[in-house]
Amino acid sequence: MTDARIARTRTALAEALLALAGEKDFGEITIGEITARATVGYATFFRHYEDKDALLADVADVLLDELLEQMLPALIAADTLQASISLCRFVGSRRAICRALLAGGASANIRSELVRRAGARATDLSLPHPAGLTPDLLIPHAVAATLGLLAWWLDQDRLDETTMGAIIDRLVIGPVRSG
Amino acid sequence: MTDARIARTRTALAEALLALAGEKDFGEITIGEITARATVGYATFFRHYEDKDALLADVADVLLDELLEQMLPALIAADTLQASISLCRFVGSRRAICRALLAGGASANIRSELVRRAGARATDLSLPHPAGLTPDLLIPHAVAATLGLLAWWLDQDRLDETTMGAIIDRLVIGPVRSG
Amino acid sequence: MTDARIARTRTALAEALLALAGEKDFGEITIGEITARATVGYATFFRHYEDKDALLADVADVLLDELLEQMLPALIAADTLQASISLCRFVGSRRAICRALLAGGASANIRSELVRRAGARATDLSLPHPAGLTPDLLIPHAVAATLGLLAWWLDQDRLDETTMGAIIDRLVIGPVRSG
Amino acid sequence: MTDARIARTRTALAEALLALAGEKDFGEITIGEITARATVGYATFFRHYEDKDALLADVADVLLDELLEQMLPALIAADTLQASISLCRFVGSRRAICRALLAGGASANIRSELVRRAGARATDLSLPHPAGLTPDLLIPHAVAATLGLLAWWLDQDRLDETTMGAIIDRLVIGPVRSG
DNA sequence: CTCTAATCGAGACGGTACGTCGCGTCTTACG
DNA sequence: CGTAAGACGCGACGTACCGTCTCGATTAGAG
Repeated sequence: MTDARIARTRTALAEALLALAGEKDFGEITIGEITARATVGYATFFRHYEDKDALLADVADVLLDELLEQMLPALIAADTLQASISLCRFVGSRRAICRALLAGGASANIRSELVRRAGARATDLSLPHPAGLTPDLLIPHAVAATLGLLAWWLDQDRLDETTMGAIIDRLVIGPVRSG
Repeated sequence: MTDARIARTRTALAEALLALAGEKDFGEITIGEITARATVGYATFFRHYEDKDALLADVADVLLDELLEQMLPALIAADTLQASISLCRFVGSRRAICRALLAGGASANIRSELVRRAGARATDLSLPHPAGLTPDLLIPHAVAATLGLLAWWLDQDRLDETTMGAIIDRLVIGPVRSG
Repeated sequence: MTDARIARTRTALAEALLALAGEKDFGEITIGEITARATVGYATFFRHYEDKDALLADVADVLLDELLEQMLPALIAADTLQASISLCRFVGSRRAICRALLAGGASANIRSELVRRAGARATDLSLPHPAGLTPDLLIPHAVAATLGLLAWWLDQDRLDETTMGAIIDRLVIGPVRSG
Repeated sequence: MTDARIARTRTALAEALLALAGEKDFGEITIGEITARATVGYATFFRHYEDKDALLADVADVLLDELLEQMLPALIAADTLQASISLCRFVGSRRAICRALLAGGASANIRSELVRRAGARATDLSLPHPAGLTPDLLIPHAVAATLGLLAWWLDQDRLDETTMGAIIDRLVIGPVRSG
């Protein structure tokens, strides 16, 4: 597991996938394309990942957890505006990879995965919610809508992080929190 | 052109697709499966549609336009709450097909198509928006978020149309309109 | 089954296999090579045959049965010499295909198959055999040894059919029959 | 060259091959299977042998020479019957390995190799042969037919060595020698 | 009510990508 | 510091679908 070759191969595959995800739809990316760009044998891919999604999951795994760590506070923190801006700063600091994952061809998969993870942690945090709006509705909505706005932002690259944070807070977080 | 056989075949294909879309992911549906369930020859599919997406587009085309007609008013009407409830009533009256299209395996395709159409009509309507929030951000957000909530609603089948309309108005429309 | 395309494809595959079997060892022949030479799609091969051996079996099937019809009489006929010469004439009249099958790279497979078929028919014919020499020994021996000599003959192409028939009769059939 | 470890590894590989050859076809035996059964590292195989056939050759090398030493006399000795019986005694005394090599999955390779070696020594011995029956025909025939009978014998395990020797002498050696 | 042309079912076909397996080489971590 | 363990490139395999194509066998709808 600590073999240097393994790390090298996986890194190459991950970078190839990210590069391709920025060019075309995730579903249209071929494993052959990935291995070719990574200058790795075709069969080698399957020695590391079961399929394309597994590679994507591996690529996104850490980032998604970090992203979740940034998003959840926005929903429970006292100062939601600051939390939203902080989220945008985090995303902005990893613009390249976030763009590939959230706005690229794999965005649908990434988003649903993040929604899934958020749902899994929904029980942990006690989100104060007004009557009728249950967490199983609010959490997916907040996550999905936030990701949608972030994807738009990363694609546009026009607004600064503070402005974008304010928009997210106003369009998504605020309404969700307004008890 | 008005050959009865053609209409019969297309209807059979459309129903087969809807049925399958309720069972599995759109991407996993095979043209062979569609034709088999429609009891139609395999090659016959291609006499009517170029590929799977073309059939989906045909199936959704009318509904999507109607849906758009229902959604846009909510964004510009004076009484947004009534418009939202009206939208939910419309969706509820076509629960089966809306569920298949919005919450089923083809939802990703359907949603992006609807966002695209809404964007194309964004110039038509003069949405009053506060400074900084341009229509090219608000429209996609409003449409995507609304569809997300509707999909959740159709899946849950717990809330009535009035309640759901209120939620949409509160979480999406209201914030978008609040000047 | 009576589709003209099917017959054309199978013929093409059979001829390609025969051509290749004359050039290299059967085990080294690739299905890709066969389909390439037959100008047939790779996957098409598997629509007709489970694997290489199935194609070989199909190619050899009729010939093997005919060959068996020629060999068995030699073992039971009164005039074994004439029967042996007749066998050589038959083989000589189909020199090309017999050479490919018996002396080519697939010979091992073909021989064992023919021995198998002969064994299956051993019960049918009541071969008069001396005590101790049971048919389950004599038949495989006679068939295998005869095929060995025929393969040598086809490779050499020096002796005429009458001479070769005499040799087979003397080295194999005679000893087997001498009760 | 006389490293004890080397000898141990080669012995292990040889025994593993023999064991496997008794179970399945030689062509279906995997190098990975051999090394696994020999409890030897996969790459270690290639430090000793170029490929599977090389190992087989090494395993069979000595035995094949001994076998040849036993067979050739039968063809030139005065008392062919005694020589044949002697051959069977030799084979019977090494029943296990001979069974694996001659009747097992590698039999085709072994037989052709033995025929090859016999042919190489055909010039050495001056086989008295009747006109028309040249040694380049008689030797391969005699060797191949004898091996065929031996394989059958080893598989059946019914007849004693004397009886079997008589059969070989009668069906193969006698006819070959009969001037 | 027929005739003619469009539509249909059936399914073979070439092709592309998949995921697997085994070979033989080459690297690496470990004893 | 040598060796087992095993990662790797390669190439063949066999499978699944796609989209194209040809074949007859219906079956509409115009005359």
